[in-house]
Amino acid sequence: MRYKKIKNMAEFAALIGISRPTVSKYFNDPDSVRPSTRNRIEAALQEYDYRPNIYAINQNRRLTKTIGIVVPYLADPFFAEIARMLERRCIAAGYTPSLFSSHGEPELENNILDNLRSLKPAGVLLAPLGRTSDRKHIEAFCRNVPTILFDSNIEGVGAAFVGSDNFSFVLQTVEYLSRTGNIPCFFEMKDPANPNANKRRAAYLDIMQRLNLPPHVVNIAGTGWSFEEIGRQGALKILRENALPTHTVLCSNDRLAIGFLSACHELGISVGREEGCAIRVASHDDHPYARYTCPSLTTAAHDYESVADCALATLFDLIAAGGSLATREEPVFAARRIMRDSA
Amino acid sequence: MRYKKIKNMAEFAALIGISRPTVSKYFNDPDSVRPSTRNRIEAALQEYDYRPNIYAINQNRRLTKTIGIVVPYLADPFFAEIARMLERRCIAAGYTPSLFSSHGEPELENNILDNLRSLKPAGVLLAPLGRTSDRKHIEAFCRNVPTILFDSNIEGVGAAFVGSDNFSFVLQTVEYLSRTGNIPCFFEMKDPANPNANKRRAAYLDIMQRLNLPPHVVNIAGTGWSFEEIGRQGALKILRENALPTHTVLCSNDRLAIGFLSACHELGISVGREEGCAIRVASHDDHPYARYTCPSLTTAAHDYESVADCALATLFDLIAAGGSLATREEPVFAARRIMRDSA
DNA sequence: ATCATTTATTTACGCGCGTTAAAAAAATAT
DNA sequence: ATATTTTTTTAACGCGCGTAAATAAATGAT
Repeated sequence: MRYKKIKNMAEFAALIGISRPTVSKYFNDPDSVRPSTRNRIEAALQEYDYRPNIYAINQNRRLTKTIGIVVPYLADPFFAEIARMLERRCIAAGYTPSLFSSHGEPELENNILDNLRSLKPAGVLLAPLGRTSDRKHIEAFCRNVPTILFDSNIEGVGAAFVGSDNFSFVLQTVEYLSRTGNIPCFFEMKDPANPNANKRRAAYLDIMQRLNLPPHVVNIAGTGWSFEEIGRQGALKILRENALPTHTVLCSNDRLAIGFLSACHELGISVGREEGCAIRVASHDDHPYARYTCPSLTTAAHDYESVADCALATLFDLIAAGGSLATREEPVFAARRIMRDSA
Repeated sequence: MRYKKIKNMAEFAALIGISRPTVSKYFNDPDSVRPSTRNRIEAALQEYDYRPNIYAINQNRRLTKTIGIVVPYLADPFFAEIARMLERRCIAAGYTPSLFSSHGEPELENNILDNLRSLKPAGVLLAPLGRTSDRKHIEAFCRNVPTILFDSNIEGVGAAFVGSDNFSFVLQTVEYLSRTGNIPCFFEMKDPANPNANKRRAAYLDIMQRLNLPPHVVNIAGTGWSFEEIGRQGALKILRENALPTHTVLCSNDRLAIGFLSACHELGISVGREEGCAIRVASHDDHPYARYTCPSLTTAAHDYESVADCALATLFDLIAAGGSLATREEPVFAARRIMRDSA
């Protein structure tokens, strides 16, 4: 590595005596230049510290190698984990991922999309906020940028939706719980922001009806993204009032369940599927921390891998197809039941 | 909002009959144009959907309004949380944050820094991987971009370091634990990637010596970032072998402690500071999930707010000073002891 | 050595914007 | 109405790169 620092491609090209367009061609596709010139360029790359400016490239290329990833709340380990998978796959496929979190705020989501338009990404993977999203804004964005929605669907928006089959999640847990003991009540937030939550409640009601069992929905108060605390407070209230309709609790998601278990421990209520335990708690998502609750959480796992693979495969198809797909598919993946100790 | 979509600033300027440089001036500082023209521009902004391309702006402005944030592992809720705070503060200060995760890999860290150089950010907040970081590469980056290190220090690299006072963390916990019961042994990974881990062990040894107590360090195997699982496996092994030197365990960090508590529950070992509990477990960090373990985790909390505030204040100073500070300060913030139920 | 073919160079323009200097216009002061 | 100050316009260049067309050079086949 020599000391001279190179500002731009022209300087680099001049330094090694190759024309800038040829060097540009090399960076676009190393195989598009003659092996001998390729070697010369790569030898120079070892000597000098030069890398093309990716944002200048994005500004000019018709098709960039950048992929935008937007999640509603990155401090939620569930989204952190899926984002991590998506990023790694992008990198493996030769793309540069750019990750954004809406931090639960619609205005931020809008801002992020506006900025993403400037980035001219080849495509975008968007997990929208859901109910609070600015539908029109997202629609307008999707008209201009090839976008795949994931995790949370907005009907008709984006070229496709890839997610999990909420019905399958609830079917797995309700079926198991009602088969092995007490029938489950459904524990959730009163006004869930996430469309998945609504689908899960609907699935619960539907499945209970099919099984000819009386449904019990327990709605707790709270807004925002602090689901553990909301779950804990809700559970404390319900448990203290002895208002739990059955001794088996099915939480809408693992984060609420984490709060629920914490409340149970606080009140000295034993949780588990063993004899002598006061209640059973199960849930949905297989959150990264579900393994480490006490007792460990019986839940229904997202097929993270398949969702990530499918979302990216669909996005690559979409990019290859020039930005629009024949039909708007909505593939969803079934849950896998995770038997642990809480139910 | 009219239908006509505007491609660039020239088009927008032409549409409203104002010259492009004036419009550019407006976007740079709305107060720098006459109120009447400002009104005209803002009225047009309501009508038409135009936003300047932020990446084109970054390419041209000497001082951009972008701040890069790099963390070693975003799927760790600790980093997710601090990143969230930093992002929010950037936005509040009128900057556009750009967040990146190294995913625990040095090559990725290097790549991210290379890309960040293209972005021409006003400044960068970097939490390096630590021991595995490519020092030379980071040094070279810091020579070109105003950078503040946080969380994990690399001696002499970057314009400043802002972090937590590891000694204070351990002092709080060791002092409390040894005062109220059994003396604590120190539970950690054999080869921790994080420099904080080494500082904490050193602090433990130092403090135990000062207190005239025999130190016990328990090293467990494992590499990577799955600290909970590493902690759990390590704890299972130690506990089954009955090899715990004392009945009070001080974990190097909360994620290990989460694993430890999970192992205890699995083995039916009661944890807590109450009479009759077999062992006590305490830790450091006040991880977002420390509140929800069973029992809830006694720990020493980062002053997240102060670290975030100070890191950004220092960065703004650095930017205002044109990229270099007189001396390389290393402010660190003391821990706050969080009394919960595990110890 | 000659011709056809592949690859590289030259030249020039475009992307969307910042920035500057000189000229023109508008606002304010007298 | 005129002089002065402030703001805007015009024109032109720069950022770091993609891309296209015409030309030149290198390669390969004969």
